[in-house]
Amino acid sequence: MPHDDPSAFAPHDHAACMGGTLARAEARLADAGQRLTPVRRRTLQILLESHRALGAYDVLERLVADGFANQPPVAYRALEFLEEQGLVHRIRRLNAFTACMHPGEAHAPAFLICRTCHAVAEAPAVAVGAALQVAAAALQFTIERSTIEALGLCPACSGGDAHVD
Amino acid sequence: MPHDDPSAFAPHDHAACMGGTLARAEARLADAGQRLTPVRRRTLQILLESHRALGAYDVLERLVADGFANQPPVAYRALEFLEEQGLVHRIRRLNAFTACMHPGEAHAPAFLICRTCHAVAEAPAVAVGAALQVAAAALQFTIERSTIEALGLCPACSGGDAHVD
DNA sequence: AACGGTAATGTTATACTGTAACGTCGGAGC
DNA sequence: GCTCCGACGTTACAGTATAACATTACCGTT
Repeated sequence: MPHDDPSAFAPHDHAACMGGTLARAEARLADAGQRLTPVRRRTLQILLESHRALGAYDVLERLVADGFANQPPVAYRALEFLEEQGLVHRIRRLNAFTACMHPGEAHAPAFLICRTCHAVAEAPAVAVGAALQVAAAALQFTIERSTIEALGLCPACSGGDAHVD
Repeated sequence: MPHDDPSAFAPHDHAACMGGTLARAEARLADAGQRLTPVRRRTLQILLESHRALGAYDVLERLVADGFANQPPVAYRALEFLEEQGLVHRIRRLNAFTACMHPGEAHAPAFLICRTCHAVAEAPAVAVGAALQVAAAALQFTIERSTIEALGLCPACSGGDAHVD
């Protein structure tokens, strides 16, 4: 096991977390014969900088600061590409995007979204996916992609009901 | 058991399905001391007419045809109200809304969305919810609301890979 | 090195989704 | 009748996303 996935909610060496994830992402792209162009690379970095979900326009704003054009397609194209490559996940509840924490591993992840600090953790969800498969099978439904998201309080924010932001 | 929930995917007496669901919805509102005003009632009916998810602007279009004002808040307010009352669910993946098929029963439903015919079924998902709780608990996360949606093919559309629309 | 094809990006414009804010109306209770 | 409050009307705008087409960069071939 090449890495042991600290939760986004737990304090951890974030520089290492970022670097490692970025490295795995690059490896994955190389395998797939896809190009990690400057916009794409920068977009991924931006998302990796925090365990939070950023809207496309937030990402765009950051890209603009780095000299890229201030046009929505710039951000959307990079995000879409990264999502197709499994390097970024879309958080539907927030209309936002977050970097995948373990690219390359097959996973149908569940996202835990803290409504207070807006951290987003990717939870192992094999069991959840399996249960969903069962429920779908009962209706003869064939699942192709699934969205599993939970809104609530992360450990840091639920202690003492502290509020941030 | 007052009703036995035919799946949206299975052929069924839709008039009865609609009528029954509407009746249960009314009962639920009466219990809660809430008013089912004309816009709200009509909005619910519109959603009940098909087992599909409609965008707010689709609903609005139908409302306009019935003489209501052609302003987004008209639709959004009715939809928001109905969702709060548990009579309507929001399908995040589609930015759309669908009528709840068994109002009044406590449920954290999973939605199965056919990418071909766009039918949406509400699947029993107690097991899925439980699995999600477990996954969240492992990270000390407290779930308040969850979104569980699957995109794929309904039985009718997966047979022979037929395509509609 | 010129050529040609494909992928990526630049750019413009616009469609779609959602909400803030304030004014008006109508019914329920005093 | 008056007042309060919840629902609705209306205006205006904020936020999210994509279509479509022009241009450029990259890569392999000749």
